Amino acid sequence: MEIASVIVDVPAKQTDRAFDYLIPDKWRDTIQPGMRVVVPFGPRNIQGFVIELKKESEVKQLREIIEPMDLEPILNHELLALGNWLTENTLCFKIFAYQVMLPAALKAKYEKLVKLAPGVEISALPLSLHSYFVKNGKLDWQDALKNGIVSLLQKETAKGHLEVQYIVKEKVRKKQRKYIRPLVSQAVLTEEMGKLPVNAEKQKQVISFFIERFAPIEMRLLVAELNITASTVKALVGKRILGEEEVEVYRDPYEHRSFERTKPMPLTKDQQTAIEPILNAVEQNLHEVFLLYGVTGSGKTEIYLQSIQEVIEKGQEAIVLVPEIALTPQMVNRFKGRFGDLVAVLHSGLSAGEKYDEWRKIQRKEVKVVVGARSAIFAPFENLGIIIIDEEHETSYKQEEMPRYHARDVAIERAKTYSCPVVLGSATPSLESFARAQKKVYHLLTLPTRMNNQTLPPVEIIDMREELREGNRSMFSRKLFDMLKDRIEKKQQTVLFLNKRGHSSFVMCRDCGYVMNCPNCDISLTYHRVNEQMKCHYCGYESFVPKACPECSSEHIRYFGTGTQKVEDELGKILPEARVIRMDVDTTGRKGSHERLLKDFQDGKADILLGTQMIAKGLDFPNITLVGVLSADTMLHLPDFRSSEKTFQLLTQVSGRAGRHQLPGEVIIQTYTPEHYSVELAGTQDYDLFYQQEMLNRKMHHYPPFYFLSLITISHEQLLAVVSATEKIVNYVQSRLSPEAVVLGPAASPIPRINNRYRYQCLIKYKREPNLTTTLRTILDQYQKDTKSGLQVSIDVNPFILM
DNA sequence: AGCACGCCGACT
DNA sequence: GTCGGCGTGCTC
Repeated sequence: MEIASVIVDVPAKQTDRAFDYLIPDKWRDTIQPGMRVVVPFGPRNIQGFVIELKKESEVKQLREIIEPMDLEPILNHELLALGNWLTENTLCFKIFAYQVMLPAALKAKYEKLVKLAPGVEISALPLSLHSYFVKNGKLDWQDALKNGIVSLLQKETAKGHLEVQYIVKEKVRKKQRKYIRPLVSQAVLTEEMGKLPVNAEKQKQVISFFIERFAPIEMRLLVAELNITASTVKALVGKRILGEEEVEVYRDPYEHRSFERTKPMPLTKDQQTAIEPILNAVEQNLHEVFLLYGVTGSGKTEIYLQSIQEVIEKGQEAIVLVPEIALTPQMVNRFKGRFGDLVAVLHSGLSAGEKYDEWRKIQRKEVKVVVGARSAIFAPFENLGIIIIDEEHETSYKQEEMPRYHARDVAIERAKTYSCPVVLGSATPSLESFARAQKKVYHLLTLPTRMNNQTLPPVEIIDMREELREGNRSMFSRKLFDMLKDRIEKKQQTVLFLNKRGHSSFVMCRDCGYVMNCPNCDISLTYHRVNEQMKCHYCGYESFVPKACPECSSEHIRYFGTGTQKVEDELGKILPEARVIRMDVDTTGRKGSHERLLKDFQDGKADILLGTQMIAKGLDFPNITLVGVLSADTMLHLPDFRSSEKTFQLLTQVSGRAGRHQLPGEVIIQTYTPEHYSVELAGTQDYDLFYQQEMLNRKMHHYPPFYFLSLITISHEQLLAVVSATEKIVNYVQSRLSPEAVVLGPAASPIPRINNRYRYQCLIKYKREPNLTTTLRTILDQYQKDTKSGLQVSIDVNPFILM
């Protein structure tokens, strides 16, 4: 095997295939499929993934691999195959499929520089260039561009005085710590100490330290301990009395934390019934998908933990997926508490280096369990025994950039390979999953009651239109206000939830109704209070807030969209005695602040926790007896067929935060549309009825789970070009599919223009279309090939956002 | 995606 | 005649 097929790190249609390279003799036994390599590609050097080895190639003039970037494959056989599967199913470039499986730290960094050719003196260059090369004979290309000397450099390169160098680098280095250890025996140490000059006080100190404590020690500890500098130690190293060595260490994000070990808890009867089929599948290595449907507080996590216990005892591994916002310290504690050092955690709060280190623990099989957000589904385990997806209905499991995969689909694909079970857990399952459970595609397991048999808290729905009619113009209903006061008096805690999503704060003129729009995108600008600016979330356009309306010069400018900050201000006015903790992107930006704010709330340092999405999940504090939802319907009117489902899920989720312990809880939901079934049924916490209602809706409008969706979005600078291209695509799709399929379009996207590009779309609804993937592939091939038409086509199979 | 190559207009 | 503008096509 002397030839390697390589997928190169160039995300483009034309390079989306394997390129063959000769393996130099010295690497012939080293290079294997799944390794990253540096290869020459045109004039540059870039990173690539070896996907297979072979004896022959159709290409005659092969170039040689420059060097391997790994000592061992970082993608095993299964993951390489999974990459192919991803490519085919999400229609993405191969390179994206492989990159998504690895921590960002392993993505290549490229450097281009110019240096003196070997044997060439700096005097050979024109005088004006000397200053750039005096330092080390090298010049970064970026600096050359800045100084406008590129053409000069090119001339010298042509003459052979200079050469261009392309370097492939790793983004993050492995963390190394320097250790110092004695190289000679204690007796020799004593002897050497005597030989030292009288004034070498510090060196003597170091030697006597090692005589006393004859063991390696980390350099920084040694330096701190003896109050010396590294140079003292260096001197002894130079005399070969001491030796230094670099030891690779992990950045441990949980280094200074101890976890209280927990034991398996006795299961309730319901839990017992639910866990049995899972354990059975684990024992017998059966691939089966379970839908664990259990109300909030019914003890799903204990079922996960005990199933994993079984898997570990069998010598296998487990992946647990949790939505990013639910990956709270509380959640991590439960897993670390039960399995200790066998757990790796992967979430966005970690630095790139920390993520890389957690990932390496998995790869080296030092851990048995991974708890993480979406991308943790690619954890490089090789003996998977179970995959658990908590809060299965969460939309964050779908990635919205390439590769546009859904973690649930990847989980099932991997579980098939390993012949192991998948457990999908939720109190409010997605309609898709529940429908599959009804059709016996998934195995339904139910936990109908909360543990300790607490009842779900009573929910009251307040009609805010009524409040308005009766003269209450504040954002708090009278009832909620009274109850807030009551809880403060009783020294109990309240969670106030504000759903801001889809309701950006925009600025409108109250006289003429003028709304500030982005000049490049057909979307209103969002008001940012921090620097008093208007920003476009799609292209980054910024402008100042106008003092007067640009249209009618009126000064009655109003800020719409209630933000958490505004609620906090209002609370300060009407309930000045209340201590409030606000949690949103602004207050939790810094590392660890999320955790700290929750800790403060838990310790009773505040009466009210006010926040967005991020407080809807996982909060479990005994003193919370009131949950208030300020406006339930902010996302009900979005152009999204899932908006009812999302509203119901969110309201149910939030309600579950109250009264989880001894004290009974209450929930207040404020809304402008109390008659909507998703609000009403969230009030009675009746998932089954909601499911039936929503299924009727979906059936009527040909939406999932009755139909699959695929969305093609086409964009171009000219409106006419997009419309005609979309028309062509719609016709083509229609001609290739069965009459059963519904092909909608051309229609303008919900955001009809982004960054001065018009956007049109074609939505396909279908049940079974074996031709569809090839059809979509053909379209992509067609349009990605010719870049000169200026048309951009992107395809989302099973889209979650129709924009 | 880069980058070279190549073909045209504006200069020393 | 040469420099440098950007359109076209290739990268094992």
